[in-house]
Amino acid sequence: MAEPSTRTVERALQLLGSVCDAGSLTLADAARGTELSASTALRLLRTLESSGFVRKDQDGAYRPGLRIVQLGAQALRHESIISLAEPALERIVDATGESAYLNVQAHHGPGGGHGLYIAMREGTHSVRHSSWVGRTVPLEGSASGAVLTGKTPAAGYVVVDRGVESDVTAIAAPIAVATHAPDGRITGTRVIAALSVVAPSYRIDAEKIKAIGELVAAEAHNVLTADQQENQP
Amino acid sequence: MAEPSTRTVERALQLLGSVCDAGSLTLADAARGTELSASTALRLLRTLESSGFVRKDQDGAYRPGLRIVQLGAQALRHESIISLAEPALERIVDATGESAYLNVQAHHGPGGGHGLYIAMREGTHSVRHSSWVGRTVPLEGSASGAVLTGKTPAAGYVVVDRGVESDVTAIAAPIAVATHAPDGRITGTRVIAALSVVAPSYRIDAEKIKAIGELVAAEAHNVLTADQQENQP
DNA sequence: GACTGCGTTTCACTTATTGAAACGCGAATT
DNA sequence: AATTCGCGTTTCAATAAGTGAAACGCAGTC
Repeated sequence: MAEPSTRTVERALQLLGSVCDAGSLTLADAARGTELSASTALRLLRTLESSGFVRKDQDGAYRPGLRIVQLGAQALRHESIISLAEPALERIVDATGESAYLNVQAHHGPGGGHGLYIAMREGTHSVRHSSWVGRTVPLEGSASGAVLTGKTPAAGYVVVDRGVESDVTAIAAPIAVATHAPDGRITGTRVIAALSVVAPSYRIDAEKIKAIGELVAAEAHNVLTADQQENQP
Repeated sequence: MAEPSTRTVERALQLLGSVCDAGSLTLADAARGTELSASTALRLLRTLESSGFVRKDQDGAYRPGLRIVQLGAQALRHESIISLAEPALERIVDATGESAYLNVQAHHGPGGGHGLYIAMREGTHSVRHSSWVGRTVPLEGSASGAVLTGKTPAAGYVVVDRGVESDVTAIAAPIAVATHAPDGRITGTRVIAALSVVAPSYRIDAEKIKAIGELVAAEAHNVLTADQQENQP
């Protein structure tokens, strides 16, 4: 059973994704973007609309609907990893003044893996890196991406200077859980999230990088050690 | 054309909603909750899963997926009304110390209308009302609900003491846009959102209510007056 | 006035969805 | 141990449901 999924639903979800990615999309554009016939796209968008997942603005263009906002916010609240990591984010910002983030590996869409920001805390410097929850970054070439794909070196943290974004240096460390065999033996660890700091490159030197790296690694390690509850990536 | 929507997609979205509402749902429960046969629910959930909208945790239960988080966060960012209203929320909190919210009317689901929190700012008092973005409240019996359904009295704000929530008093005022006829004449106003303050009832008296009400009404009125751009409910 | 592109509706084709039934499994019950 | 129960899963024939080409009206544009 390779693909026992329902084509109609897949198409509708694809359409929904397109609308949310674009922010605002006309029917013809949506149809082109998903390679659907106009009539099919119209029918599916109408269904999405009647459920509140998209809406039409006064120009007739489709936009993300409030249902998406609601479900997304609900889903975020249920992510236990976020509440566990928030104190760490706060401590990191307090100690460094730089913006701190929590990333997980996003669903494997086409075009390679991506990381997803699911929590953040802005730095206190007036010049600071600023991203947002819901943003995705390629795993390839980013510090958090390296960490999420298990490429953390022995030092315990990854540094990427001017990787996917220019002028900034990212420092990331893994939050990992132990994996168990059916009989209970520990078989290894699996990275479920990355804690990272992103700072303007001009502001930090090798010494600062080392200090931040060790801090982030220590905080990342402590996120799950104190209170080991149910948590999934 | 009463309902030219696709049943399959409707069912899938319903399933998605169930999973997000419950936070965690077993296949059998999801099937029961949506009155679908187990095989159909399984097929649809698999499709949702392969698109990242839901995921299975290690117990085999379905949970909201990261795609939902991502799209929801994206959608929130595109809500221009939020960025326009945020300064107002901040000023209200600074002036009153109480939590301030921005609500819109959620998609009309079954069971009457609901309001949806799309932005908030927590108060500064140690005892304060605290809700969250994504939460819904019934329009019936709430201050913001009255405002959103156009029932704002001449005073410009609505006060509800111990309405849907006990021990708190809610004060809400409408953010409205002018509606135009095709020829450009103004035909009336339409409420697109509500600005509200929710405070513990014991802390505020008639005098304070009046002060807050006038402040909220003034701020709500100013949200769209200074900078009139594209904005839809 | 001809043309282009959009949103929309219609309709015959047939594909893709459907749900009952059956299966294996583990847990709770006898 | 044997039994029952409910869950997740697979299979499969019936047909309900989704599909897309075509045609339409409409607004701009050339």
